[in-house]
Order: sequence, then structure tokens, then C-alpha cells
Amino acid sequence: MQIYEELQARGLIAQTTNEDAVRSLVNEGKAVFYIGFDPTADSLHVGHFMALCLMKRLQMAGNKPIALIGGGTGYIGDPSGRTDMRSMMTPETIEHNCACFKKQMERFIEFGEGKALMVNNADWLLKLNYIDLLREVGACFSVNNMLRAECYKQRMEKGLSFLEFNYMIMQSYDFLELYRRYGCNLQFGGDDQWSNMLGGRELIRRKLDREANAMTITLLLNSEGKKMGKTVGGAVWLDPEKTSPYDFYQYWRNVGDADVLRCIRMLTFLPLEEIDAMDGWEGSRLNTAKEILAFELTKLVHGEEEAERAQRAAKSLFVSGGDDAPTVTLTEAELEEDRLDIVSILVKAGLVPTRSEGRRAVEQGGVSVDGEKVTDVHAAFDRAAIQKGLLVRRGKKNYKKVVLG
RNA sequence: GGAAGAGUUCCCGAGCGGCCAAAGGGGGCAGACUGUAAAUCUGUUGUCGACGACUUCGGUGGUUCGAAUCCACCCUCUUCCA
Repeated sequence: MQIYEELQARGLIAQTTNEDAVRSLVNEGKAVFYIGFDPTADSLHVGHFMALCLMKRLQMAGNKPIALIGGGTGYIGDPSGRTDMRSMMTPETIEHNCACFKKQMERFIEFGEGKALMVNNADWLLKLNYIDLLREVGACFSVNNMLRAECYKQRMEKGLSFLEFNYMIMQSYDFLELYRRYGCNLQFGGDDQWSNMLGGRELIRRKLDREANAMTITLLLNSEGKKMGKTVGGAVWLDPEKTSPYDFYQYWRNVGDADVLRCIRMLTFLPLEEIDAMDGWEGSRLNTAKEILAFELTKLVHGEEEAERAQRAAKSLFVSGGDDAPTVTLTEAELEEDRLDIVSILVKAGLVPTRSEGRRAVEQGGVSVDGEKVTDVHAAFDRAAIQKGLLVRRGKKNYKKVVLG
């Protein structure tokens, strides 16, 4: 099975501009392709991870990847798929985020001579001259067509600033520039990027009379049609400081039944035959598939050691008693008269954000210490007890070990 | 530039000058049921030294015994006209 067919089988391909052309390019290892990453945060997330995996897969098949960091486009903000305007980022934030991206990417993709390339569109976008750009590029775009683009549809209702409207032009210009500089003949991106990518393809055709193609990656949606990799707190980050390996593991361990197989197919590097074999699993057996998914992904993102640690911690909590829970160390000074009440412990352990919530958690029977349910809000633990270490639990899935240090 | 309208708690959205910490829904959290899933049911959802107190309804001032509700100015957004 060749690479294109494998991508297809994994359900990664959403749309292509010219399927035959793309297929032969990537299968023959002749693609010079780019994927853009806008520095909207100081860490990559799961969506980026899919793109990086795609890069890796194609690189292994002999193609040349270009990772484009959007140091320039970050100044504008992509309106695609958004109902509200992005808040403007300061140049400092953009630069900081770019640096973070770069660091994280280097862990997944090999950059360097003859390998993958990393470029920043700030290098050419920031010095563009308005009038020149309008004459050279602006003339190639039809506002009528742009307004019809799917990516602006939603925004037509809520309002779209001229700033954001220009995003498509910048991204198109990137493609053109990369074609000129590196012979980049293919662009990949999330499916929400489709219209932007078409813009670039069209621009290359007009300016250079050459064909460049585009392909989008299926957005990873759950069975309810919501984007995966999001939690109430925000995205599931790849940065261990922002989403701990344990939380990362847990996120995937807890995906819905209906989504496990698709996630495994799209996100892991497990051989397709192995995945097909899991396809028939049902009911509680799917739990095994979820473990595999969580483990594989954590391994890819944080390394095997962290993956094993996360798995061990999870098992110890849910299966046995829970010795591997994350530890919180309290200091002597935090004790009040040699003891500490349960609400304070919950707050200090970071299990609840406020005392009120802690109180509520206790009142509703959601808190236990060392396996014993705590029902009294005023319950307190003395120095000796804390010194031995308390396994504090809020709800079913939140554990912390509290010790005195 | 002109005209009209809107801004309420995490989100959507109701709100008579006192009975408003503010209906309802969504989301979240907790409990039950389970398989660390989904669905369902129940409770809860501003903060705190908690039968009370304190801080919230775009911003700043004002009227009033009393303001999310009335007035003035300002900011932001939407729609229509140019």
C-alpha cells in the first residue's frame, strides 16, 4: 500500500484539488509540500499534531516537508471557521509563540540539510509594500469570489474586518512565495483552510502559469460533530507544562466509544491491519482500545517513559488504590494550629478552585480521603495524619496525594 | 457622516424602581446507574470566617430611602441609509 492509499484508509484526506496529481506526487516522493502553523498560542495542540504526523508520514515516503510558521500571518488572524474576531496579538507574543512552536516541532520532525525545512512567513510578509502588493497580488483576486468563500460565510453575519478579510491573500501569497523559493508544489492544512488554499493555487496559476495543488486533512470531530482535542479549559496541549502527560493520557482514555477507532486510525502509527482487527470490538472491550489509543498518543507526544508513567498512574488510581497520584507538598506554615480543614486541603491541593466549590464538593458527597468519604465540611486533619500522606479525591477522577514537606 | 437598536453571571437569554445573587436553557461540577464511555435521572453552579455578610448586570457620574431597571456623558457591537 502506498502512502496516499494509506492516508485514505486512515480517513485523513478530506479534499484534494486534483486527486490524481496529488497521488502521484506523494507516492513518487516528488512532493515539496508545506503546512502552515499560525502562532495563536504558546503551544501546539492536537490539531497541529495531526498535521505534524502527516508531515512525518510523507517525509518517510520520500517527500520534502516545509513547516511554515506564521510569524507574519499571526499579525492578521485567520477568520476561517470562527464566529468572532481574534484578539490582536502583540509582536512580542507572536515572536514568543513562534519560538515555542519551533521548539516543539523539532521534537517531531527532523529539520536540516536535505530534510525538512522550517521557514517563517514574517521573513517576506512583514516587508511587503502595500501598493506593490495590491498591484501584484490584489489584482488577481476577485472580491466577489472571496465573499462567496465558505470561510467567510459565518463572518458575513457577524461582521468581518478588512484586516481579517486579507488573511486569505496573505496565505495565498505564502504559497506563491514558497513555490518560487523552494518549488513547493503542494499545500496541506486543516479542512477549514480549504478556501485559503484554493486562493494560493489560483494565484500561482495566474502569476506563474503553473499548477500547484492542495489537500486538506479531515478535522478530527467526535460523534457529536464537535472538534476533538478541546476541553472546557481550552485545548489539549502538547506542552507538558500546559497539559500534563497524565491529563493528556486521560483525555484519550476517556473518549467516547464511537470515537475510539477513528482516533486510533487517524492519530496513531499503528499498522492498519492491527487497527482493523480492533474494529469488531464492542462494549467494555473497547476499554482496551482506549488504553491503546491513550498510550500510543502519549508515547508519541511525551515519549515512552512518560506514557508508561501516565498509564501506571491511571491504573493505580482506577484499579487499585492510587499510590501514583500527583503529589502536593504542603509546608508547616500552611497548617493552622497544627491541623488543616478539609476545604483548605482541597484548595491547596488544587482539586477545587475556590473554597465555596470545595465546600459544595464535600456537601454533595464527592470528597474522600484515603478511601473514606468526608461529609463534614469542618472535618480537619492533624499534623500526624498529613505527615503520613493523604490520598484526597474529588469526584471520580481527581486524585492528589497530599504530604507535609 | 445620518438613523435605529443592543451590551445581564462560563455561554445563550429573561428581568415590573424594592419580593434580584438575578427566570429558563446550554455547559460545568457532584451523586445514582455503568466500563474511567454514551444515554438517563437527581442535586448543584458569584465569593467569603456562610441561617449572615460582601462584590456583580459595558464604563463613569447623577436622581432616589432604595437602581440591572430612571437620567447624562462615554466606550463597543449590530442593522439600515450614505
